[in-house]
Amino acid sequence: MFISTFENKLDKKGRVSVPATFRSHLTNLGYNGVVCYPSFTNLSIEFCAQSRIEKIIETIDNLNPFEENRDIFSTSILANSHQLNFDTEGRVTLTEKLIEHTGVKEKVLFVGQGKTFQMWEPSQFKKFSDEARKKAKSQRSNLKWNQNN
Amino acid sequence: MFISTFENKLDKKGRVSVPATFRSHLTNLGYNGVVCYPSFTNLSIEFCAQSRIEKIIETIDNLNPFEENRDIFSTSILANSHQLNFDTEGRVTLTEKLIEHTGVKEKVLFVGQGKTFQMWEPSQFKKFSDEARKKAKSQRSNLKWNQNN
DNA sequence: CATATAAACCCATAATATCCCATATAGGGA
DNA sequence: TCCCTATATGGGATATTATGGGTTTATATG
Repeated sequence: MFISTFENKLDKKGRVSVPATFRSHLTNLGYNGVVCYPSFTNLSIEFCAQSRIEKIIETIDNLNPFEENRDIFSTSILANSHQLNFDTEGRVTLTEKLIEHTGVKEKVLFVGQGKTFQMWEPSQFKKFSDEARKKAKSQRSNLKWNQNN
Repeated sequence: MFISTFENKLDKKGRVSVPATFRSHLTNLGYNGVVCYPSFTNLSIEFCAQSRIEKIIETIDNLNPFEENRDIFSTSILANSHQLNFDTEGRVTLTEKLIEHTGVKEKVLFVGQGKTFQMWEPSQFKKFSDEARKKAKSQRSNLKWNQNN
């Protein structure tokens, strides 16, 4: 599980340390890297374990081969996904596209989201989270959950 | 699995490097090459492991002999399929038909699609992908997958 | 068979990614 | 408090990848 937030530094080779707790969760699952893709809805990059992407692939693969959605989803998700492997120090190197999408410069914010985590340019995340907090306040009662939580 | 996109160069002998990550997935499956055929819905070439084509052949073979789809599939896919082997540097040489179908000139874009990948002329892919992204946004909720994601 | 044509092999190089080691920093425990 | 360990960071060394082009081998065709 990925929780908490960490701010790390992007070096001039484009590398950044993945927070140790996030990394250890992924290595426990048997992966020496992580899969990521630009968010559809905001300026973050979404990170998840390879198994999650594999499930998405299965789902897409089970669609009718000539269904239009098939191409739409695989192109918009899989084509923009990247497999980033950890180096011996637990860092990943970000591609130009990932840097562009988030606008990160020197500081990189990692934000735990349970089964996934995100990467943000710190000030962009602040904007986003202030906004989210406002919305949560007004809609608190709408968050329902089932009995066995 | 095939994810991400890579832009490589077609040399004057008609060779192009298959992205290393795609190649290593195929060699892991025991293949020193890849099977491809022109898409019949767009301007890309579809690439997949030999095992996938074998599965398609099975499927076609199980169709009713008088089913119209039988001829359609076998003619449009199998007749136009090519086995392309990697040279010692991991390149394949494209046939004239493959080049024609895509319209590639100097740059070749490889696009991961999970269990397959595609080859595009870069500007054609951009057109296609812009369109796909628009549609994905409006139909995101239609992609359903099972509980344990 | 001989030859034209295309395919595969081999080597060289530049760019990039990865490894490896060195240092800094913070937190925990004796 | 002080040391030990884990983590984060910086940068040189090494390996991998993509690309170009010459040479050899295979294939087809008359």
